[in-house]
Amino acid sequence: MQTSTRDRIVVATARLLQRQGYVGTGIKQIATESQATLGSIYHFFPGGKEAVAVAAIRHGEQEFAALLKEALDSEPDPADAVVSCTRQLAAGLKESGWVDGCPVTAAALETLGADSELQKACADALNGWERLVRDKLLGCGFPAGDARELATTVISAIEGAEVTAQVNRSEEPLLAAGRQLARLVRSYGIDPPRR
Amino acid sequence: MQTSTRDRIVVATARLLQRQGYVGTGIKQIATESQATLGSIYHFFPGGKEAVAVAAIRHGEQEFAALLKEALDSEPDPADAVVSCTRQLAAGLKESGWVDGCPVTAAALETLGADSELQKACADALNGWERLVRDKLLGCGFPAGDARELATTVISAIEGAEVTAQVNRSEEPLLAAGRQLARLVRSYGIDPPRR
DNA sequence: ACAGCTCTAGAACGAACGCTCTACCCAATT
DNA sequence: AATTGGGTAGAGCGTTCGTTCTAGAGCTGT
Repeated sequence: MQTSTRDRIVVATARLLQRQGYVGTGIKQIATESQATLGSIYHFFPGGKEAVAVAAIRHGEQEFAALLKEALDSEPDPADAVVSCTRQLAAGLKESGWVDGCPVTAAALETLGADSELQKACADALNGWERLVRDKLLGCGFPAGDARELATTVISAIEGAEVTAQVNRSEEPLLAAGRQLARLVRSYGIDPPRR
Repeated sequence: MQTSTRDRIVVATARLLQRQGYVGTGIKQIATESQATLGSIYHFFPGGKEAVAVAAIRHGEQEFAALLKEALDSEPDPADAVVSCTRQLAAGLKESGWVDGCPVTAAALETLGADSELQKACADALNGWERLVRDKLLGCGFPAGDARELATTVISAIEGAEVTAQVNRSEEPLLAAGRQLARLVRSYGIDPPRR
């Protein structure tokens, strides 16, 4: 078989969660979209809808982490890296017709009340991304405190700018955020490592 | 009567949308929470669930706009104003047990696909808030281009930081964003108006 | 007294929800 | 050849969804 049924379920769910959130995504829709059946879904995920969603969120986390890591590695200067990252996100968002936003935000906001496994998976995702940015900053010589605070802000701002871009169906908010974040990073006056 | 039935419906719906999004909020739950009945809801809002949601989003927009305006007016320096704003948001968020986040984000993310009235209401909200920030910056002597780009970024970052704060159940992301945004604003080196 | 109106009340409808259940297919093992 | 078990298939369960509908309560103007 080309791709395993389990993988098809996870990938399809990730995209659905990204577009319509947790509550808005039905198990039967997942079945249709992933070309699986209810039987298969409950076979691989005895935990039901939430278990599928947790796996999908983790998948989305890794996908975005790969994109982020690539952007961070491709530019020695962290400020340039942030700009590159927002540019890529803006392009992807536009290409999808403004529907494929952050893979966890929508699901995260709906599951805040109860402290479910799903909510933890979302928190893990955000924190993992933040760590990638922080490590980059540390590697560039930023002090630990500044690196931590900057990293949180960068991820938060990108997150928020993506939502704004989606709602306005425009790349501008993301690109503006990229430029301003770059300015903020540079304001610390730390030279990028020469190589 | 103390508060009109219509107002009770709108206010209750606004809080529910903020906490559980559009899809996650049921008409019957709105009825229970607002101490109204289905008959009343459909009487005041013949458009059904979406019409109620649109009214609620507009209510949420005004509520947050008031908070934002107060923060902006209380501090002559826009950088200080941003910090004050994030501080207030962080306090409110913590007090609510991390559930009362941005009144429009959750609903906005779920209704991105179809271009509904609801989606437009969410876009209007974000743009309205951005305009408040922009006007403050313009009033402080920022050039039009910088003011626009900064304002978008400030709103986006606050938006994103609020989500991050909710997911991590911590005030830190919001406070960090406030400090970093203040630094960014100050980096333009424009003196606040003396008065 | 009565008609006319706004607003309240909730039973009832079809559709969709998450989930359980039984039946079946088919390759590997005995 | 028979058996086992992972995986597929979907009918059907009870519940909840958004909406519609009829009935009546409370008030105003004639």
